[in-house]
Amino acid sequence: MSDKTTRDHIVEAADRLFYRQGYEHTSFADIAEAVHISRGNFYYHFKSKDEILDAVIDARLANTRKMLEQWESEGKEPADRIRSFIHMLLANRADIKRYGCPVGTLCSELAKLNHASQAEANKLFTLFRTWLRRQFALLGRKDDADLLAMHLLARSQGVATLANAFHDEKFIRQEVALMSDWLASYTEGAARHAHEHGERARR
Amino acid sequence: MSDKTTRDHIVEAADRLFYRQGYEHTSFADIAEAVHISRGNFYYHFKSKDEILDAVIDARLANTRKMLEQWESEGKEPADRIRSFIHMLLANRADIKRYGCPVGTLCSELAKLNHASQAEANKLFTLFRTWLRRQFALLGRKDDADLLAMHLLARSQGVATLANAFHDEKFIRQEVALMSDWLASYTEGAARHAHEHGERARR
DNA sequence: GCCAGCATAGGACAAATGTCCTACATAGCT
DNA sequence: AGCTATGTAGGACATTTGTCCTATGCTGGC
Repeated sequence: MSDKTTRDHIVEAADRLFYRQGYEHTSFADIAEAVHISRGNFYYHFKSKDEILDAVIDARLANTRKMLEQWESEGKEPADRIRSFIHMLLANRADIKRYGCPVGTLCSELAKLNHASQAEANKLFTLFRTWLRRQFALLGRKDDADLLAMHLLARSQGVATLANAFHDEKFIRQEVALMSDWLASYTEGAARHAHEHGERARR
Repeated sequence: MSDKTTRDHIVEAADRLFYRQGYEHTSFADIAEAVHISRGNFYYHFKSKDEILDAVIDARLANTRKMLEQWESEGKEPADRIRSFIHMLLANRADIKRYGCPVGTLCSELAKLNHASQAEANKLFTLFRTWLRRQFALLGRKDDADLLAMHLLARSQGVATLANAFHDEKFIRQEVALMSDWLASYTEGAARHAHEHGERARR
């Protein structure tokens, strides 16, 4: 099990550091110290810092795919699966409070740096977006599935940003409750009464 | 009118650059080039980069206060004023698409850098928060005014983050419409039927 | 005309950073 | 034992960065 290569250790450490300190603010020396190898030796494993970033993004993409698949298999109803997404905020609330959302903060930073791997990092968002879209479609909201997916994604992003700024975990709980209610309004009433959201989005 | 001091020009240029490139990624050389003064000469105006950051934050705080006062005097009803806040997303949609929200991205970056001016930057959020809280209180939502303020703030943050990542202005328009509807549900029905949000927040 | 004080230019300086090279150690195979 | 491949250490190198010093230019008051 523990036959992880040095490369894996580097990616793992870089992942954590990029999340906590930001990409640019994390130096080779930081990662080297975390992995306990010499700084100069990096070149053997990665030709450049950008290459480490790409490896980190790839790892995150793989982990996210795995997580989404698990949610998909665990949740029988699409609503249950969407609830898994919402509850991710609760599960990671301590980290979110301290470091924000790993996806959102990375994409924001790369956008400011105008970094070449922007598009790659944005795939993380796209992964969630398409997955959520599919769940909403299964919920019977084919027409506005993408809007609903983006809406929920945006709300979770906003929660992460503010929870981080205000160092407020309670706010996460409050908003999770609101998002759950919001989701419930799409499952209970379902086709009966047009909700404000559906009304607007469908025109 | 144009008797701006060099110091003002520096703050102005730094403000723009910090927004577009991020604080850490903006060097003295960048600012010097933008202001057309020599790099070494900075020390005369600012003893350190952190001092420039503080000046930029102060300037943003002042501008924000001015803007909020204007919204307050322009909008007769509190709902109109809140609408001004929501429409800020539309007015700045081009910049938001390219660089995200100036407040959110700065606070996120400083949080990662664990920068000493974090608290100062967060005052920008607090400014909006307390202003919105007051408007919601005037709307008759004394008990959950702060929750509503935070909720709206979070949603606008999420919109900015995703609009930036996906380079999507249309998404901003869609979410602004949703937020307007959401706000309307607090003014129309008012005291009559308990909205999902009020229900949850009041317990 | 001269001086004081403010503003600026230019560059020195150390520290940090990404990059890259060379030498050494270890393990497995012949 | 000797060779090769793989991984590691240590440090060189140029560049950038924030910081800071000194000399020069300019302007207004006497």
